[in-house]
Amino acid sequence: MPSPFGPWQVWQDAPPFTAVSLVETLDGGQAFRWRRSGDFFEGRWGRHVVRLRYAAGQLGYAVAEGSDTATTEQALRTYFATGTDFEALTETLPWRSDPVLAAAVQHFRGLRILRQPFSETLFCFLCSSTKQIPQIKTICETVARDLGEPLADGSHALPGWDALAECGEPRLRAAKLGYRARYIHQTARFLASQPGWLEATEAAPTEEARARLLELPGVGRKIADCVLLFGAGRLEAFPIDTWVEKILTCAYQLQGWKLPQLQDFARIHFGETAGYAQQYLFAAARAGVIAQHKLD
DNA sequence: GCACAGGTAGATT
DNA sequence: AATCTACCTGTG
Repeated sequence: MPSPFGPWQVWQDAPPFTAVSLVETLDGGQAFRWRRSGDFFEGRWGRHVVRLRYAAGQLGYAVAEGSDTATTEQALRTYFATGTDFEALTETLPWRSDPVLAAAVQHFRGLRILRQPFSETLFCFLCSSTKQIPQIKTICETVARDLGEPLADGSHALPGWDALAECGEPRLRAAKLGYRARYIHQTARFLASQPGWLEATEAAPTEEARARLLELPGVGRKIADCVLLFGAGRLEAFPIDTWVEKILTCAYQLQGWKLPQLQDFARIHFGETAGYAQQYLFAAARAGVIAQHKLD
């Protein structure tokens, strides 16, 4: 059986990744449908299937046979937010006066915030509570295989909210979603009853969009901010999970601060693109770049 | 067997 | 308004 993928092509004008920051961007918890396979990554979003590899200092890509190359290339540019200059944004972060952030920036230079489909980002992060990244990926694959439309290479897209609204909670439970199945079912029913609600939310100013997301069952502040950051390009959104909370309280000496206070600190200290700083810190904490003893 | 994992919502103080 | 606790399930 021939490879269902076309030839490797050089991605001219690719974002300035390093090998490290490419891996962290694709597989560091922003997105859950990339998997490493040999010397390349294979990923899916919307109806796109793409392979990416870092070779000889250049980024290469290959698209599935039967999918339109020009369409996929445009989707790549959107997905990687090539219109955003993350190198310039890094310079605006306060790393010169912040040794914790400086260590993270040095290790993960080139890290990007993806611009994923809003609807899929909501689904993935509704699956994410108290789950580790490999488990979230497994759930997404199971749900896609069970409920999603077939793609060019025979794999499956994630189901849309219309399909999720139709399928019923037991079917979601079967996909190992556990208590998250009820949240997804209820959210799907809500979205089905409110045509255009998701699109209006994506288009709304950040504070209003966050307030709307918080109306959804199973969406609290952390998940809302993940959806805004990774699915709507709102770089000011600063998701605080257990890792980031630990970094802030321990490495920034903010013991005793509550979540709302930490949100204020992040906005004031990191500024307009605090969410980008968050991703550097999150990556560094997981990688152990921020000394573990400082995080206890 | 049992604690714990990139949370949230509802109950209880 | 702050602080518990239940909620599913895979992993160590």
